[in-house]
Amino acid sequence: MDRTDLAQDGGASPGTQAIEHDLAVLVRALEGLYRSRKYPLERAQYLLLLALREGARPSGDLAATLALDHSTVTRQLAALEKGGLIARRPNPLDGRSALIEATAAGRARCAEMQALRLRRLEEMLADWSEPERQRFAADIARFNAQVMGHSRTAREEPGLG
Amino acid sequence: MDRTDLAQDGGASPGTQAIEHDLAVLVRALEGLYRSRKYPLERAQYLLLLALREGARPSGDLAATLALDHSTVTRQLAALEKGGLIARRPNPLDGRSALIEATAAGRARCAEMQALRLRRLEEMLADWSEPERQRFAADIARFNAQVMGHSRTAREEPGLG
DNA sequence: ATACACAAGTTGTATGATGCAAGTAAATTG
DNA sequence: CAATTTACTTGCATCATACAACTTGTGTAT
Repeated sequence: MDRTDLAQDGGASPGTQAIEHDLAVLVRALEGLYRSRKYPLERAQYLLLLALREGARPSGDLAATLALDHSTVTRQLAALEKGGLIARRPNPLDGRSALIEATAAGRARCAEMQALRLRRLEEMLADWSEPERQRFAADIARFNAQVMGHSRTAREEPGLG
Repeated sequence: MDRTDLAQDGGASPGTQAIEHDLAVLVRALEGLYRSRKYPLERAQYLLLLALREGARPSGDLAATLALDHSTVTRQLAALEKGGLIARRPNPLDGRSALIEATAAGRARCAEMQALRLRRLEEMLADWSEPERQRFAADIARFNAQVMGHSRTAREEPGLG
């Protein structure tokens, strides 16, 4: 509201500025909320299992999909494997990599986790109408695409010179 | 799309389910993007300095505002103080706490950080119209309020029995 | 085939952020 | 003034992550 001595907007539109601030706070708060302790799965591992619902794939794929360093994926997969939630199958096309797939236990755990998260989210969205939710979801997905395009964690300029 | 063998929706609406998934990925991606390395300020410290733009206040206040454990705030403030970005002033009303305020250097650093983030965000939102941005910002703020209401990190049921 | 460059994955190491539990010090209350 | 509560700090453990160096398999060029 009072923007008298602030000169840092660098030409950003009011909408952008509002997003910047609120999103920063939101991300922080969601980090804390999603922090396991009481959840049956680590956050990072949940995301990996979600990605594996699409089918078996090599770990490098997962790293690219989630904009994570490959080494991070390696470690998370090791943890998942120790817990019996994923399995590795030799890749017939490339002996260097293995195909990662979720086990039945892994799929079950992922579903359990998702159910818990959905229940909580449902509470938080209690007074949102369904169209409002869908619109918000669409905006998030749209924004997501842009963010992923900016991530470049394990990939340099994929065709954007 | 194909939801044949998935039974984990627990009654959540389609909108909620879409939000659940995309938001999880988004939060993860933004974490990585906001990870400093190339930024002049740690993410947590940036949030603290932002909160201090409202004026000087005790650290407990900051913890509540950001849904952080008080000990986390203590440490981040120590780091900020070492860098000369905040200062402590005795609290005339309570000798146990001090009033935390941003120094001129702190305000400058915060502004610099914000400018960088805004520039990047502006790129990502390049093809969003201003009304679209504002609508997204409003949704984020609305959702934010709900999330904060669910955080309860350092505060038990503030009047919600 | 042999050697060399490249790609996929793993391990060593460092950093950041965080919470919980236990401690200290000031304020409040009986 | 003793007991309790409140604000903050410190010790410790954990999670998540990246970057750099290394290992091993692929593919290609000679």
